[in-house]
Amino acid sequence: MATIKDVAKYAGVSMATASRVVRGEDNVSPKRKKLVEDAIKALNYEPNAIARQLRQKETHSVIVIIPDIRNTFFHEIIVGIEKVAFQNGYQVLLADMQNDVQVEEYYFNSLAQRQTDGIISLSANIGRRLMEEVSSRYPVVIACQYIDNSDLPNVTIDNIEASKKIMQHLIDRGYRNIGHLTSQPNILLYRDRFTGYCQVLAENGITIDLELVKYGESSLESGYEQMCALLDQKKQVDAVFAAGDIMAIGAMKALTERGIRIPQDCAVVGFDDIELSSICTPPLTTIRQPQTKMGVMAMNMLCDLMAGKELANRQVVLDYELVIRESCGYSTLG
Amino acid sequence: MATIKDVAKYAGVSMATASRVVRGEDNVSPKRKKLVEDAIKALNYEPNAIARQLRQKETHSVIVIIPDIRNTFFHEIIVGIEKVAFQNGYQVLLADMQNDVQVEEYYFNSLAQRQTDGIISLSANIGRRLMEEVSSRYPVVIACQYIDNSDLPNVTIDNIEASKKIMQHLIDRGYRNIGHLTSQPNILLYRDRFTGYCQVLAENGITIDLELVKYGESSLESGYEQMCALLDQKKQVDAVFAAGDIMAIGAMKALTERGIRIPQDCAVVGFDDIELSSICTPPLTTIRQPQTKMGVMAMNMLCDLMAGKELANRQVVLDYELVIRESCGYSTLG
DNA sequence: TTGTATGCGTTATCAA
DNA sequence: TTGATAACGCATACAA
Repeated sequence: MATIKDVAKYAGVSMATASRVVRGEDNVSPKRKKLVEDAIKALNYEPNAIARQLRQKETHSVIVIIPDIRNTFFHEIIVGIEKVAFQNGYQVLLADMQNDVQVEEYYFNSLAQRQTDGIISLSANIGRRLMEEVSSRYPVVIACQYIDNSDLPNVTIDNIEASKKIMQHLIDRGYRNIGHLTSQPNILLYRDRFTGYCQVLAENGITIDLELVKYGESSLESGYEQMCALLDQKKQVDAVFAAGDIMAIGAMKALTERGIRIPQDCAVVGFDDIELSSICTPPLTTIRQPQTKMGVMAMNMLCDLMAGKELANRQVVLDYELVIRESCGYSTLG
Repeated sequence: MATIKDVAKYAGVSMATASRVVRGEDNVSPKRKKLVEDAIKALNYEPNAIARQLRQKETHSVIVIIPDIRNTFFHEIIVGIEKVAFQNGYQVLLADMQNDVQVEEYYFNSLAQRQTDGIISLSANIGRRLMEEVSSRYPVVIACQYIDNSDLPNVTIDNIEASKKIMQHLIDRGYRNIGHLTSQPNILLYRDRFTGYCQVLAENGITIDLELVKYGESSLESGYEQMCALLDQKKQVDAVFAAGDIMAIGAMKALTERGIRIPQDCAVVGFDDIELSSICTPPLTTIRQPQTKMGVMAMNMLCDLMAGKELANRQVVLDYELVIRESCGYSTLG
């Protein structure tokens, strides 16, 4: 591997001059510039990014921590992040947690170890204290997720309000025995959606039956299993609110397999509005999160933090939208 | 930021001793070991990974280049890669190409720049010469994709044989006017599947009608658009072979929207067997690729290359499987 | 077992 | 405009 030293020697100039040419500085005479450029070509020189990063103390790269690469909900967020990152000269590397908290901690270490200039985490499962400790020293932004009573920089929607909205929609359509499929209750996101579920039931004078609430993880398979568990109870269920579209679609599979018609026998609503939700049969009523915008905002905030700026607004709350499709029975009941 | 120098000074030992403790070497007296450990805690020391990498000339990380993070087909491959990588002490970073070739070239540069020890590319769109040039100097493995007449290390299935198998299945069911939805013809993968399509038609004495072949990209939306274009021609089409499940599902959406029943009016088959394909309505007949195994094999090969070993077999061809579901009419015709 | 000193490849500082 | 040299933080060859 040719180094800049080799280039300098070949061109008959100093390392400093060679470096200036490599970096595109303009205070080099045309003559020497040419010499160096020729040397670079002749030796097939490529600057060593690691050495450069050590010297400059910047990697121009950020890591995005993704809870589960298989959940399409995250994909558009990533696209938003990538767009802004590219404009600002940052490389985006994705780290897949595979729903394993240890992996999240591991990648957070890349900050302290100077492998990365910043982190956007689409998860918030590592301990609050650790998260705040890291955040106090390095640029970190949380997106989608958030931590209770913490002023960590984050961008999200109001999950309680959003789930109240979709739950009230079900109530308005006449559904009363509504099940809830969700993921780990220690994740605030899911707790909030569950809170919305409970509040709407209470506000409408419906007793909350915890046997209608099933816990699993955010995946197709888990949604399928939760729905099966719900049905096996033989309790009456005429609608289901899944805390994520991916679980909702898994649930729809379980219903269809058992010959239970959606929405006539049981309505299904989800949360997120992933691409698939408009394709599946029947199309899914859900809450649309502004995924791309979320990514864009998060990366903008991270850029500010990495530039050492103070954030004007550390807690960004974006708008959501109730998307009504056929899975909740709008065509039959509305 | 505390450095190892600070740790050494604080502990009253040499840098070398401090470094030994940090790296867990055993030739340090218990007394000094304790001193250093205390210093590490007191100073909150974290080794600088970049400096370490510069010194050791290894990053212990690999990059996986993904054509499009949104295509779920790649996800299980990634899981396979991650599993083997983890076992071998490698960090996996994902680079999303967003179907943009320039991004692929950009990440290939990370090898020459020593930011990465190896690359697994799930794409093969950059020029053949560049790919071979890079591969001759650095550890590179291609998975899923491959390049014609090249002995680049890669792991894949026999796409021609597989698409012949699924096409023959359609023929056997009595379909004659079969459309084909595919992606860019410059990608060998899609050319092979197209080749299989043509061969089966020819073998069965059916004239190939190029107007029944539509080109787009590998996405839901594109599958939808291709199918619309196909239907708008008003030619008779009683079956469609999509060169990827994601396109097949987009096509199914177009058919459903127009009230064309699947498979009674038009059968649909795909390729890949993504998770969704068993969920959609009707479930999709397709070719199952051994995705996890593909990832495992690819990472194993990359590990060998990174260790400087010669590969016993540079061209690994894995088995595929025809998965028959309802979208091709097995229940009505079979 | 311990410490000294050098180099990894680059950029930045300073003087010329 | 140019070049000599130090420094980034670490690991290691070598000497003690």
